[in-house]
Amino acid sequence: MSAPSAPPAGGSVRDRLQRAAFDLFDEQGYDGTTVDAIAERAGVGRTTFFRAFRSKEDVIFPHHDDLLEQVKARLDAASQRHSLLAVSEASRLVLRHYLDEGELAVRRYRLTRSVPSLREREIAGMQQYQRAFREYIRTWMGDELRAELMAGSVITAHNAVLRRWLRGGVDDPEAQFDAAMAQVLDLFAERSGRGTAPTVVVVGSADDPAAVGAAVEQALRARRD
Amino acid sequence: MSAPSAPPAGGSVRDRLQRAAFDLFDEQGYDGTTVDAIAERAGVGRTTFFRAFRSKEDVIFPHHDDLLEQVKARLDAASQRHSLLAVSEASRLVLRHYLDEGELAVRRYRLTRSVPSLREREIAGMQQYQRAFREYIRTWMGDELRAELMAGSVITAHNAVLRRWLRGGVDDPEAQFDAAMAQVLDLFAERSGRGTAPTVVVVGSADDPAAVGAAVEQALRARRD
DNA sequence: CCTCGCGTTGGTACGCAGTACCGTAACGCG
DNA sequence: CGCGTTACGGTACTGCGTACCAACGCGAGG
Repeated sequence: MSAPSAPPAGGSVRDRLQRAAFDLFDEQGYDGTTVDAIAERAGVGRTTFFRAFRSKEDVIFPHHDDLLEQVKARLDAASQRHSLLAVSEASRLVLRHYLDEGELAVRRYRLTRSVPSLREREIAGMQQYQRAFREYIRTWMGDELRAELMAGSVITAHNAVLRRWLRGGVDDPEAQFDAAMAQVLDLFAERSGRGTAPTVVVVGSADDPAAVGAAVEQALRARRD
Repeated sequence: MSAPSAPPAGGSVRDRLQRAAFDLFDEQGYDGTTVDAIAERAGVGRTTFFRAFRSKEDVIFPHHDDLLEQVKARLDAASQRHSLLAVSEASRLVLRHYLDEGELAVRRYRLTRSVPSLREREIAGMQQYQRAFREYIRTWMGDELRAELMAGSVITAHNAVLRRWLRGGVDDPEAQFDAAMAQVLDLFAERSGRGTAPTVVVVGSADDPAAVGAAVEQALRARRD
């Protein structure tokens, strides 16, 4: 198996199947491509396809389950501090995953725009993130409706940035993500008469905590002026 | 046809099919019920089923297209007044439809909660309303992201009220709807006394959530000085 | 070397959703 | 009565997804 015998070259069976699927989708469209055709091009049997992917649609959203688990884990890890920032960071996880995928994400985007059933599935997937956020937010906030609005807004902002990037012509989507999240956080900030409650929003992309701290200081200084 | 010949009694063919479908779904579950079984119980042929409903799922969401058109028409009619209130009223249209359905809406809710594919479809349907709202809001508002947040919030609020009613134990859902929409309107109302709201924005991301939390704490301490 | 077990693959058969096509019975109309 | 229209039923087909079974490769142990 490690030595490819005849025509099928490169990568694991799963990878070959995914490449074959996307290529065929581009050539003949999604509905015009049968699972048999995908398996044939990948040089494997039809049964093997359904062993590698649960369904034909699953070829297009292979990492969704993993990503959702990552998001939930991230939220659980931060569950004691209770902040919208944790939600924002979990959402950033999703964005980064798409950015890392690069061209593949764009091809998938084209497919989801043109095939209704795939569009549905993508939307349903996003709703699962929103659900995770909602439940997390509710753990520290009493107002149920407000929790839903928050979770929905984070997802909406994330999707807006992601969509712009997928459509092309965006230099640094993560900066846009920061701006969008800042807008959301500002939206849900406590109103003025309400006493103090200073909302803190961090900007930048520093993986180093000290750098984040510095950015905070800078933001505070800038705001004082 | 107006005179029922043998066993199938009552209403149009469409109604008989829908009743038969929901009854069978309750008895044997959605996946355990075939289209043949539905047609048989309704006393018609299989072909007739697909003439009355585009698909098996369509039996459960029969009025969706009509409702969506109503919503769009409502928005178009109000397109000159340009207000979030118009969106709220259009959303109320959807709520009222469910309330009028009564018990049928509850049965559908039970189904959508238990069958993933139906859940997906319902979510996708809601997304279409959100899309209509978003496009309407964008016609009078420049900020694209803010338009998305508004549309999403209206849908979220609507869904929250509807869900509570579907779960049972809510006396007057329309009053709750009013309250929820008021909260949304308040959320997007222009801020008063903008200067007194000390909103500090942090930007950036640390892969370690604890580090971010620490940075925020540090920023807040610094701010108190 | 053989063979036993185990995991992976491919092939076949089946159930079911959805589509296309055709035959036919019921109805209205001149 | 003849004719067109319409609604309905039946048959056949494509394609996804599942279940089951046979064949092959491969390492462990005799």
